Amino acid sequence: MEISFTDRELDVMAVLWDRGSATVAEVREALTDTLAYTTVLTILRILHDKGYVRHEEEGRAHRYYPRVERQAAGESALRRLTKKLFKGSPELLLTQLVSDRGLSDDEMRRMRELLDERLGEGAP
Amino acid sequence: MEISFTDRELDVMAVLWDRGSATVAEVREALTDTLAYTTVLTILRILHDKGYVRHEEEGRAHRYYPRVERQAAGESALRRLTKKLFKGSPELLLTQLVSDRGLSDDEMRRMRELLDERLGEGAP
DNA sequence: TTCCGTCTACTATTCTCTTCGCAGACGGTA
DNA sequence: TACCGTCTGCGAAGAGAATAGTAGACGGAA
Repeated sequence: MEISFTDRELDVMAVLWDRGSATVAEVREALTDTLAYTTVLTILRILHDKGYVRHEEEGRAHRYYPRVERQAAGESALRRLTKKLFKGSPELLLTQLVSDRGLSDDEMRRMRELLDERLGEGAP
Repeated sequence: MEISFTDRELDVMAVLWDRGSATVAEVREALTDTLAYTTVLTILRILHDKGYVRHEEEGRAHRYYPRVERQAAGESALRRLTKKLFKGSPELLLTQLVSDRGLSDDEMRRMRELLDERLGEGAP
């Protein structure tokens, strides 16, 4: 299943994922860029048309809920990124992640632990 | 420095990165989708306007060279992805990378080594 | 009841992306 | 020289993204 968002759509989805749900006004509040109320509404309508969000009545307003998991979107995006920019190699991606950014030792240690766990499971 | 490409631009850049350089015809050949010669030319023109490629005369044709490293583009893209889809946490990204995809033990081991090296440097 | 503020639905404008055609340059071949 | 194929420059058309305005519904305050 291929999931993909435009930049703005992603901004809005990020709000919904962070909060679990939100009204138009709440989304608008949460966005860093200042957009017109109707602009946010339009983006939500488009997301709804595409099946990525649903909404329920809440008083006079609508409350919007994501219909796709952040994880699913993340996986799709990572797959595309790996393919196009890292020759399909996740290691290359990690190399980049580790080297360019100022990851703290703590972060790197936790990442290593993650791999340890993962490797422990597979090979008894 | 923010580098970002549209989907098609990325396709074309990927060819240039893979081969080091290419003429319009070569790019066209290398792309999986079949595009008109002029379409490829247009994309290269746009990339040139944006400063992402340069070109030299080669006989009657032009030979195009990337002006940005795959790495730089990868870093920008990763940063955006991390921020928008993984709450700014590289660990979360790694978790996803490790869990969803069928990474082989070998791949994971190499990734762990990478982290070992990195951690070794920083803390003597 | 009348007015005000908030909310949605619909529509419009502008911009960017994607795709490609046409005209003209230019070198090789008959 | 006259023609043919390949190449670029320019421009254009269609689709989708981003932004926002207007009209109308609806509940609460005066």
